[in-house]
Amino acid sequence: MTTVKTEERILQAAESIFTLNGLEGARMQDIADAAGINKAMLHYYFRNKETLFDTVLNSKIEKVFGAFSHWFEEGLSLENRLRNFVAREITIISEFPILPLFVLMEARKHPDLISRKFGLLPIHEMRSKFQAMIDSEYGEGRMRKTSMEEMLINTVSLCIYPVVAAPVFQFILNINDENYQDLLEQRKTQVADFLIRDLQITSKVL
Amino acid sequence: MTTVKTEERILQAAESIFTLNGLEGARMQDIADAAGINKAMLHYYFRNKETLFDTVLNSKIEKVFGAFSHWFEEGLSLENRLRNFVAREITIISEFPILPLFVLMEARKHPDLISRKFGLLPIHEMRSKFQAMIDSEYGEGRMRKTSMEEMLINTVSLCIYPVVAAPVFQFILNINDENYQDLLEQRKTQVADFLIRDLQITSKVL
DNA sequence: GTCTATAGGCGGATAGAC
DNA sequence: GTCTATCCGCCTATAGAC
Repeated sequence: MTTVKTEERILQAAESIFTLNGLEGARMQDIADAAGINKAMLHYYFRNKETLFDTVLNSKIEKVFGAFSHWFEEGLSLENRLRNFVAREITIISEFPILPLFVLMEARKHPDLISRKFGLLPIHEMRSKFQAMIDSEYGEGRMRKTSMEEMLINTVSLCIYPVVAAPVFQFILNINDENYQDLLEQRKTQVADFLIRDLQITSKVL
Repeated sequence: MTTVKTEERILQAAESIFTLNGLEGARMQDIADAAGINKAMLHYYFRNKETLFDTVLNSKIEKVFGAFSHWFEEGLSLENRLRNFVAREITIISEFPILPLFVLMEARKHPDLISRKFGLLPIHEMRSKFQAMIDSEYGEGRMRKTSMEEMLINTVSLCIYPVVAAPVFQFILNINDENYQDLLEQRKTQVADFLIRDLQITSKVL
């Protein structure tokens, strides 16, 4: 049997259709067509549309947050951990540029989505470790004083938005696909440089 | 007659409902309720749902793009023009945070949407003026050397993404709605400070 | 201009044969 | 497990009275 299992084909089709159209925008018929089956089969494998949607979403979210582990990698300076995070985040989002849009769009309609989906992740632990890291680096004079909120929001925004908003930036700046890919590649160091400069991050005591 | 014109009430209601639910998620009945009228009136003033949405969308796009005029306001230093742009952009996106998400989502389904919606705007003129501004400020020693691409992408990303990704940032950072509003308010100066520092913008010759 | 009532169809879900 | 046929509720849109 060379054919992929039906359930797997459904999930791949659903991922494609949901990421393109969102929850309400997606049609079960379109998912069935993309999977090469009929609507009834979707309900046979997954109770209803919402169940299918949830399954797809759950399979994607952990990966994006996995990049945060870079912040706490042992044996590296903050500068290098930040460089690794920025490069990895830009890479991951470039592979699934629609995912943030998809999650944020659905989160506006269903406010409990974020806590449902992210609630299982060790967010609280991540926050504590991040704050401890900032306190430590500042305490030892290797970074200026800053807040976790400002540092995280700025860093993540500079990584993610230029990727997801590529079509608009390309139009405004008149940059073709290939050149914008190069620009994003350069941003992996540019953004890190930008943040390191601003936060006065150094491996030595100030 | 103290009541606001019906058409205006519809547009305000539509903006509110579309902001929460997007195009497919919004219900005409909910818009009618919010406007204090019935569904039939929506179709009397606007042919159909799509027309209503387009009307709301177009007015918002013009507004967002209008913020760019701050960059070229005469009689102000670059520092103040940048401060005005950042504050205005954050304010506008806060009023309609689903706009960037919707435009970017739709751009995937209909690749020509960007040029359809933005094509009428004087993008080319804006680009020329922006480049001329950078050349001038750098030439007169009031800013470090930088590229238009980096400057615009960083500035816009730092303004827009923290607003559209609010649900995720709030969850990760454990910030309630009210406090996140305060945070965004503070960012109007924080982001400007950040950029001014980085670009070494000054009103005097370096 | 504003309403009530209803058409019309789309789309999620199910029944039931094979 | 997979299909066809069908149900039925929801939601956009319209007809028509006032």
